[in-house]
Amino acid sequence: MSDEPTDVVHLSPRLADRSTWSAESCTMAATMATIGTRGSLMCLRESFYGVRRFEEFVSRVGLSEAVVAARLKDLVAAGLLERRPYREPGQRVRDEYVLTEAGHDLLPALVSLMQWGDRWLTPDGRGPIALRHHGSCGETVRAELRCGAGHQVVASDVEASPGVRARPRA
Amino acid sequence: MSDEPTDVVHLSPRLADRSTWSAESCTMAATMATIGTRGSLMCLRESFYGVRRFEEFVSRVGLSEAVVAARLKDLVAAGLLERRPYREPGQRVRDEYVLTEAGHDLLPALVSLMQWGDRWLTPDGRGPIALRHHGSCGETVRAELRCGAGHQVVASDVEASPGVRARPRA
DNA sequence: TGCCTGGCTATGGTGATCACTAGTCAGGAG
DNA sequence: CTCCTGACTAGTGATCACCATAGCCAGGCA
Repeated sequence: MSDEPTDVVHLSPRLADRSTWSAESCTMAATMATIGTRGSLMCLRESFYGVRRFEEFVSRVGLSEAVVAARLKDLVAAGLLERRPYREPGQRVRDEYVLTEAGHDLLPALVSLMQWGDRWLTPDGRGPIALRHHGSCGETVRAELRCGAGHQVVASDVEASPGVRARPRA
Repeated sequence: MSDEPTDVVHLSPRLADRSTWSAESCTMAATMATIGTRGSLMCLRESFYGVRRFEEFVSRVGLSEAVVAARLKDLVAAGLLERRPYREPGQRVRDEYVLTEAGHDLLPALVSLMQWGDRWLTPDGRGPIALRHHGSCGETVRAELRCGAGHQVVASDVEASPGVRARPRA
């Protein structure tokens, strides 16, 4: 471990020698390829705020209809949203876009991006929207590192080790 | 609240009418503008694995030297990395790239992106690198939503409300 | 002094994203 | 049947990210 104040994650003995492995199969880049465009991210954000209908997506996302249509299509294809038919009386059937389980599972990622931005990209360290624990204590909600035992984990107490199916570099 | 099984975050009374506000000043997009390129993200990831030197960044990130140089420069300009001079005996002074406090604070975001990718973008729901609680229980580490009281929070128990300095739509 | 090296910048090319504009398409009303 | 509408697609142009190649620059060695 480094004696530098700005510690980073520990590497387990099998990963201690960085020259013997690489992170090229890390899924982070793949996640970003899936959701990383401005359009996709804004559509997902709005989905979490309860937006379902195309017109409202267009209005709130602030990108062109063509882009919103294309990104919604991408998100459906990626399995993050699903189309669900609905019908107002006297009108034709249309589709709403609803978060899937995989889409829901992105909430910690979106919250952590927003929380970082709120802290570091605003003059007073706060954002326009605050998230709170509804129906419980009402305290501010944030994304934190926790272990399976429920402990809060600081960066310097994280250890990276090979996943179950990881193989050494060919 | 919706009676749909796929709930999304609650909106506080002041935000219940989505037509009266927008999320356009949300910092999520700004965060992505800061770190969202493939090069930036891969450099940050490697920083967390302890990489500091240019040559090792180039080797492990897998992008061209020109891109790695440009992205490291961007990350320094954004305040996420800082350059620190070092010198091997008999050689000239060079710079290492070290995470700043703001850079460190990105760990939950990176972990949550990786964890989503590990679960949803791999055949068996696991990634090549696992993170564990070092020097404690050794349990798997993940990014979770928690409130200020330490409670684990599920998506359907999140409420969005105006931040301290938010104003209604002009 | 000249030479070597690591780190970086510049240029032209390709592909992706988005803006803008125009058009297509299909369902439903009249 | 025609017409309207919401949702979407297509084409063009601008910008950005990255690749490949070439070159620049400054520090240090011989």
